[in-house]
Amino acid sequence: MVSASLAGELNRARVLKTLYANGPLPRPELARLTGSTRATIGQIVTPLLDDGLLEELEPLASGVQGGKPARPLWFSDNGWPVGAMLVLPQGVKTAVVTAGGRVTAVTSSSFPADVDADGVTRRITTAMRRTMARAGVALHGIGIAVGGMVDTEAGVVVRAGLAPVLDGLPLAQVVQADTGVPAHLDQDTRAQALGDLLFGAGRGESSFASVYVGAGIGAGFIFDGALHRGARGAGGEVGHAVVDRDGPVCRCGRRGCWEMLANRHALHAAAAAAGLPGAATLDLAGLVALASRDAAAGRVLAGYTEDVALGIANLQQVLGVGLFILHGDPAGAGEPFRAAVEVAARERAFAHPGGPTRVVLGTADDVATLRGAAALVLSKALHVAF
Amino acid sequence: MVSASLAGELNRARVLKTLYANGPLPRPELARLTGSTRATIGQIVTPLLDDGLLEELEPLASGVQGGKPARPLWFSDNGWPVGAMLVLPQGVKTAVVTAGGRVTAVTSSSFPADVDADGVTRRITTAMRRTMARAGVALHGIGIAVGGMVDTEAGVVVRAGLAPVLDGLPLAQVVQADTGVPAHLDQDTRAQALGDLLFGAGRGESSFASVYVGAGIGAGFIFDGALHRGARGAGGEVGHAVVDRDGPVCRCGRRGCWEMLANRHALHAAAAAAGLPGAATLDLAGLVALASRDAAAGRVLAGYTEDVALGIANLQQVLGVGLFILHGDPAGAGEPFRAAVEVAARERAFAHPGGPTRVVLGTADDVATLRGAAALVLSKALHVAF
DNA sequence: TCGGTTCGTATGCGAGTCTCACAAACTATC
DNA sequence: GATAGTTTGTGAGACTCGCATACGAACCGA
Repeated sequence: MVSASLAGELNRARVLKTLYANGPLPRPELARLTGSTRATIGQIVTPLLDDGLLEELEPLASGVQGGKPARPLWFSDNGWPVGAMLVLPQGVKTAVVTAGGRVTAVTSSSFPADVDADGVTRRITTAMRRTMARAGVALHGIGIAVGGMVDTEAGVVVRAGLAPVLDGLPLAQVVQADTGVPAHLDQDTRAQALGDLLFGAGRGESSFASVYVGAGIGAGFIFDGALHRGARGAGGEVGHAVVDRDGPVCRCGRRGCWEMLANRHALHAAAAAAGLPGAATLDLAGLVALASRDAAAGRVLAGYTEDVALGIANLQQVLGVGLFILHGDPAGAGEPFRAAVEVAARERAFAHPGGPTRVVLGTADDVATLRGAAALVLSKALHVAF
Repeated sequence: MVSASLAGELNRARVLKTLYANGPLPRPELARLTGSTRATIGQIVTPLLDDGLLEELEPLASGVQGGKPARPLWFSDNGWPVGAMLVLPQGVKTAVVTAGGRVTAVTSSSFPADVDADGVTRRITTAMRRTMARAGVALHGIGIAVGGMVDTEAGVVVRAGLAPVLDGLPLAQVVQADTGVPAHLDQDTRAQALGDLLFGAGRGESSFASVYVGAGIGAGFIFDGALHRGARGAGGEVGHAVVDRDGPVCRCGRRGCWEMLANRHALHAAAAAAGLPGAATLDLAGLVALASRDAAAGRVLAGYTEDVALGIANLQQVLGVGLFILHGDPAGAGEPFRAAVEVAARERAFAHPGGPTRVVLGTADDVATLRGAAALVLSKALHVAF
């Protein structure tokens, strides 16, 4: 139930969410956007300024009619550091992220090929401790993004398809015990979606899908400004939705999964079949460059574009989200590829009153995911329902 | 922002939602489930009892330790009547539904084959006026469920695939102007999902999909106890998600849409191809009966089962919902068919920490949809976010 | 210098929930 | 049959928070 004190908490969360959705804002603007008053906003932000979460930026210039200059509020780059971790089959990345999204003290650590569960755990905790030491400040929490299926309630990695050594690892507990800082676990693509919502191309958008296309395909969904999680963190396995019932067998055992058609391996295979030079190591950006002067490469690229758009169009049909943010390989492929995917997705989905499907490119590196991992902590610690 | 008065409204909504999710409840139980106190619950429900929305049922027996008997609260069957309407290509159904879900004064009206937009409008408004007259009471609003794509903000039918005569019709406005009662419009499968949530198999569930399988395929999604709508009411077109990239051409122009494989027409075609008797008019229940003594019919049924499960498994993979409620043809097909779909869906989707996929049968008639249409009104009028 | 304008804050009010206390109604026991 | 124990439902006061209002602070242009 929402008592007066809970109402205060909800309103504080609303203010913070409004800041994340719009960037630095002065008090009167916050009041306007939240439908509140300057007095109430002042009452809310004063303790946050005292705590060091927020700070006042340089005063804006007054308008032509004069008046006291407004001082925009934004998250302090000094206070409120949060740990962020991305655990993938090949290794772990750690960083410290401030509430404003500044990423510092990034470290990377690779897993050897023959590593066992103990070795993985040791490398993960060591990397985090090193990052904490480099940051030199106490963290408010650690957010962990994992490539694979997770149990968000238990904080356990259920199944990391490409790294079975992680299966069943209670990673949140392990990290929390080792560092003494509360840890929160979620799927990497869901963290990525949070990163887009707070600090990326999804800022200010109410609903979108954040899609990763690389060695595998995954997605996180933002509906009405909040992250969608299935039961105990299920869902988001869009790469293993069947789009070609009689297609090739996937490593998951089913036939015609989307990622069998549109992942990096499929690209290599198509390039090799077309006899393109260096097919086995060709990346999407390279294919785009090659396609401008090689018709065979152009056909491979067109096919891949269609296959990416096919899955996007399916999501559009089912969910009705209007925006898709592509991370991974497409992020480095440039504007022509983005436009081609967008056109193909529009052709494959119905026209909606919500307007045509938009496709934008995200980041090729993992910064969105690291920021999203940090956002897992911000969500819990600040009681904001992202 | 949530002021004290808005907090009161939210808490009132929370109490009503708790009632819908649990059925009749006495005040102490409501307090327990909402984390509130008996005093606060009393303060909230007293005006609702005075308004005639709620009423006190017969006192329960005291416990073994004695004590004053508790009187459960539930929605009055006399007060708060709401209009419900289901507009389909072949005709319109209207009814009056109470806040407790009792459906009365049902009427049906078919559209002639050569009807024009004016004729459709006239038949719809006439049916509603007749139902209102039969009910003999003033309605608090009218909920309209339409088979087709709608613009929920504008209250306009965007595209009714099987009934182009409805395209572009501002149905909410038309009905509101004709009856003088506020009207709310949404897609039929979304209304169906609301009906399941409040009065059907989805009661008390936080997330599920309500799927209709018949001449077409559609679905409505409940996430965290609330209906999912895409941008301006987009989405839910699960029947036109591609599951067989190189499959047969659908009437929408794409290839291999789910509903090309698993709708009623596909069933007839498969039955005809197998040489089953009466294939052109065979319904699913009939096929189930036939399959028990005819191996060829068994193979047709098995194929259809797999095709239905294929789309369900895809939804499970993407969304992570754990429960699927099947309406339309499967609703009348009986337990063996339900179990077969469930098994097939489980085999086609990953195992999740949220537990195995459950499939249950809904109603073959349209009562869930009519109740859901009424719930559109209840949601607005009672300020409850379903 | 002064009026106009905007920003930020202090003050009283109102609405709602929570805590506490008490009457009402029922059961079991002496 | 009287009484203690238990549970339900309600009333009074405390508390918290947002809101309306008013006022000082800071800036512009004349």
